[in-house]
Amino acid sequence: MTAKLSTARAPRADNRLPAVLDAAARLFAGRGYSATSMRDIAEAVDMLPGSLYYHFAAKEDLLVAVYEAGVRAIADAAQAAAGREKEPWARLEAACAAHLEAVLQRSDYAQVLIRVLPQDVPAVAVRLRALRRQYERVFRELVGALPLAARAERKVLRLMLLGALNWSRFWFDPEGSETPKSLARKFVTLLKESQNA
Amino acid sequence: MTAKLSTARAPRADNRLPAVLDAAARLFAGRGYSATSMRDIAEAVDMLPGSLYYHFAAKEDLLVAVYEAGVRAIADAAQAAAGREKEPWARLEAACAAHLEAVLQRSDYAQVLIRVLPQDVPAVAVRLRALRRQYERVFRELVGALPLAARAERKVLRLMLLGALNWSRFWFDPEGSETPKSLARKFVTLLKESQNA
DNA sequence: AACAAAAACAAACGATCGTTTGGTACAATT
DNA sequence: AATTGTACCAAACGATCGTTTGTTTTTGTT
Repeated sequence: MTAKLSTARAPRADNRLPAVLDAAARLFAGRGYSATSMRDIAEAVDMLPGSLYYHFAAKEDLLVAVYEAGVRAIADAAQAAAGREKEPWARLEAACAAHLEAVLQRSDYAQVLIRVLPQDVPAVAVRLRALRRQYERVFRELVGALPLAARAERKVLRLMLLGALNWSRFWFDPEGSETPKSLARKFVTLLKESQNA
Repeated sequence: MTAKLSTARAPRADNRLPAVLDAAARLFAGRGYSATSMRDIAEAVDMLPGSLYYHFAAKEDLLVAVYEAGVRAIADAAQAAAGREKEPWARLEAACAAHLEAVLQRSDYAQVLIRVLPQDVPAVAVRLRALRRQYERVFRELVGALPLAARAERKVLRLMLLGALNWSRFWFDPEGSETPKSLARKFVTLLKESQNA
């Protein structure tokens, strides 16, 4: 798969593409997509604006690349966290904690997934939506494995949980007493107890 | 209170300010703030771009006006709906249904509250945040009146519910079988049952 | 009918936007 | 050492941005 074509060559060691992606993720997460200019990104990595077009054909493609990295970051973290637990509710809680950590603390890339909506960039909205679904699939499986009361609706439970998780970005206070872990526990506990009613 | 100053005069009957606000709300809700230009808004109401500045000193002030109308619309609807019920959980559920109806179906103004974040417009972020808190106060009171188990954390419950409500905008399908009312019932029921564990 | 305020038009300002084009320095391969 | 593609620089393109300024039309008031 990684065999290069005869006309291709290995990237140079001083390639600054990673720095460009980091800066784009940070700026997109902070200001949003439309409010971030290519000049902002170029300046952040000490480049000229036009140079960005060596790596990306358009601003939208830069966003897609950030989105892809974001999905990898958040999905891997959630999956790894869930893998350390056995019991279905514990697995879900661990994944939620990992999700919150990524979005609230660790990764600008993960933040972009929540901050920038597919409809913000019509030209690539379809691709962005597909990436989003990909990262939501982890939760679909985790919720699917829960031992729920017959009447319970898994879909509503999942969407309620994801909504709570993603919206927490707008009120979470890093200086406060609440941590991603404590928050995940409380959210999941609320839903878990509703099954014992 | 409405006594006009000697130098003031009643607005003209053909005042198009309402139309401007409607168009701005619709465009802000659909594309976001940065992606909507003053020219877009002017064209939507068949005006020249510069004419908008008779009503608003800056684009940001237009957003603030839309935000204010949005808070009124959504808070009034929620409060009126809650007023028709007696039991605390029923009051909360009614308010949630009204909130969802406003955001998902009825009002472009209400959508802007969720679509455009205070941090999107630093120049007026403080004012936008204050308006947001104003509309969240309704839920603070409704959740405060719930008969909860001693161990329960009202704040977490409230934020979880608000997160679920607001995030629903991103997956709700108007053509689907779910309605704002049915969704509100399911969300609130999940939280309510957790108190009987 | 005369006047003043309201609500627009008409036209442009400088700034910034995403992007293109042509050239250049450097690192990796041969 | 020669070569070739990589990774940028330098400079500009036209388009669009929020906004301003001066003027005109329309309406309510007297």
